[in-house]
Amino acid sequence: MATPARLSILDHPILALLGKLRTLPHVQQAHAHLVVSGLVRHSFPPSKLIQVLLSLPSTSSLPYAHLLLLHSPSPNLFSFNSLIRALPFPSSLLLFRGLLRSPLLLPNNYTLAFALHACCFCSSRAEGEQLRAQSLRRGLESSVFVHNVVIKMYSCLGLLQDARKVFDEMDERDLFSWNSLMAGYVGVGDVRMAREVFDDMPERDVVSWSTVIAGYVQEGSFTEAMELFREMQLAGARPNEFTLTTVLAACSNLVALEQGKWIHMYIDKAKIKMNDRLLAALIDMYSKCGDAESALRLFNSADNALKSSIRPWNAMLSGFAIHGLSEAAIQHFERMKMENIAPDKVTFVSLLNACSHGRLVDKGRLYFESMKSIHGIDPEIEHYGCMVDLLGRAGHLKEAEEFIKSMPVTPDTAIWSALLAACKIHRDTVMGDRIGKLVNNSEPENLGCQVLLANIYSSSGRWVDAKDVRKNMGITGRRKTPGCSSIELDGMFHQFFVGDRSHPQTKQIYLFLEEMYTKLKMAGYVPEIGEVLLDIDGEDRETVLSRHSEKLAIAFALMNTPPGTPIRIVKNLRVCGDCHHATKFISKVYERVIIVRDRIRFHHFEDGFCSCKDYW
DNA sequence: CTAGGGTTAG
Repeated sequence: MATPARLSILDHPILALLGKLRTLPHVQQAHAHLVVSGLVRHSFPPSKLIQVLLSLPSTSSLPYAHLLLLHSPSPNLFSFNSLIRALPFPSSLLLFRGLLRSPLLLPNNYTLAFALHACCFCSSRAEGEQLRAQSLRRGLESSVFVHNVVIKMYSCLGLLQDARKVFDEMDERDLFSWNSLMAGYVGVGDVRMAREVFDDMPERDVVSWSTVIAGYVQEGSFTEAMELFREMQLAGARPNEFTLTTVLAACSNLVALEQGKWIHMYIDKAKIKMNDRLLAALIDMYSKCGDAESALRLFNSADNALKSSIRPWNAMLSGFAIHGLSEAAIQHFERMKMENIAPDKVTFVSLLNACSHGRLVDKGRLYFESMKSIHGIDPEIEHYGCMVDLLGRAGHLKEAEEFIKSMPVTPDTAIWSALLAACKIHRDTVMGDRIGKLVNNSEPENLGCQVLLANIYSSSGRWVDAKDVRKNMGITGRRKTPGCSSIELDGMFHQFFVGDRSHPQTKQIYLFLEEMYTKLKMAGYVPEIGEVLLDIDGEDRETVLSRHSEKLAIAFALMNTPPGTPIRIVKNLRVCGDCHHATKFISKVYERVIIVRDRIRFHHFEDGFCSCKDYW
């Protein structure tokens, strides 16, 4: 059959339309036309269709494009390259091998770069090595571009020495080379090396700064992250939405509300492009800095387009959960479903946490069941952990233990800690004893559980047993994380450890504490000395309690802020029973709102009451 | 008509 318009194929009226197609059904119609008209046998029309398909958001357009390529009688290199780039591993590499077998097409440097990039997802280096050899043979590796992909490939495989070697041997490096190497070090958790590379760079762009800042955040060095962000501004580099998302995460962790607010203002003022991650980071920052109202205001006023992403929803849900606003969390979740946002596993962690903090045992059970049956999400260990916490904390200790036995996954530290914590709350020393010993035998290095066990013993007066556990802990040679509370005052952070005497105002703080205790006792406060682990006299135990980091921080705040100012404290551990009890009295006696963020959630103390209703 | 680096909720 003769092709009627062989010479004027590019003038065919249908070709002008191909580039304008915007939906999958339209592409399918056009495809049918190409088949009927015979145009599908040429290389350009299917190539154009593939290009259009790859730009469509629909998830089925990628497999469709793949099939179109495989069925094209004369596909071009451009189509191969685009698809090798777009397909997931290992389809990408299979397509690349298919291309190598084709006698008509020779791979170019694009092809090799995309194929090398696919090797990031290989479990072994063999595939990548082979491709490198190939690119050398074809004389393609001389390009900086291909070298940079090789650096990334080695980094993805965790082979930083190899990545470094390629970098060192390059005779020409650009910003991408430096940034890829730094990202490689960050990826394997070696932020120190990343920083060294950063310091050696001849020039830096926003990605260079963001990469190291993100590295600090990932390893939990939030202060270093903030410091580098400050240096970035001094250097005159303009942060973008990536940078700010990361810096906001640092603010959240440091409870740096003032700096977080500054970033929010900066985003508006500098017209930083808002996206779902940045919005979620802002919501998270306000929540984690104790300002749940601002978080909600921001979420409610956010653009609907941004709320088609699950991130802002999850950030808000987690905010409700950590603030103990269980009913609001559940309403939020129901609203989410109404808006057709499909919940994911993160959603359920927050939702179950919210149920746990609100003692909503039945609701929690139902939601847990619905994960698999309605939403098709397999519960993971975190979700099982939430359930153990929910059941145990509400006093269903037996059920919690049975639940652990029936789990399809091996219980981890978090699960045992949740059960032990429940034993402590409900004073079940028999179960606590049994579980504690069980964990002790299988994981002797698990200090968290041993602390809990010692706590269980001492709160029931079994001093000898408590002492034994502590002695064993000493043998393992590691120390428990000390309690630490911090507070932001005029943009400066003040840290307090238990019995800390390092603060410049120590003398005044301790004097203030004595006076505070007198006032609290007059208002009816009785210390909960069962919280003290040590076998010492009652009066001394009271002294130990009075020097808990949280009380030092509150005393410092009361001394240094005007009456009526809310006090925001962040603790690295759970708040202890006595501190909780005392803080309620402090909020009443000193007429202050005190917001304490502990390791798990917030406590809002006001007028003698706490938002957790003494259930935490 | 295609390139390579950085964001990630509990």
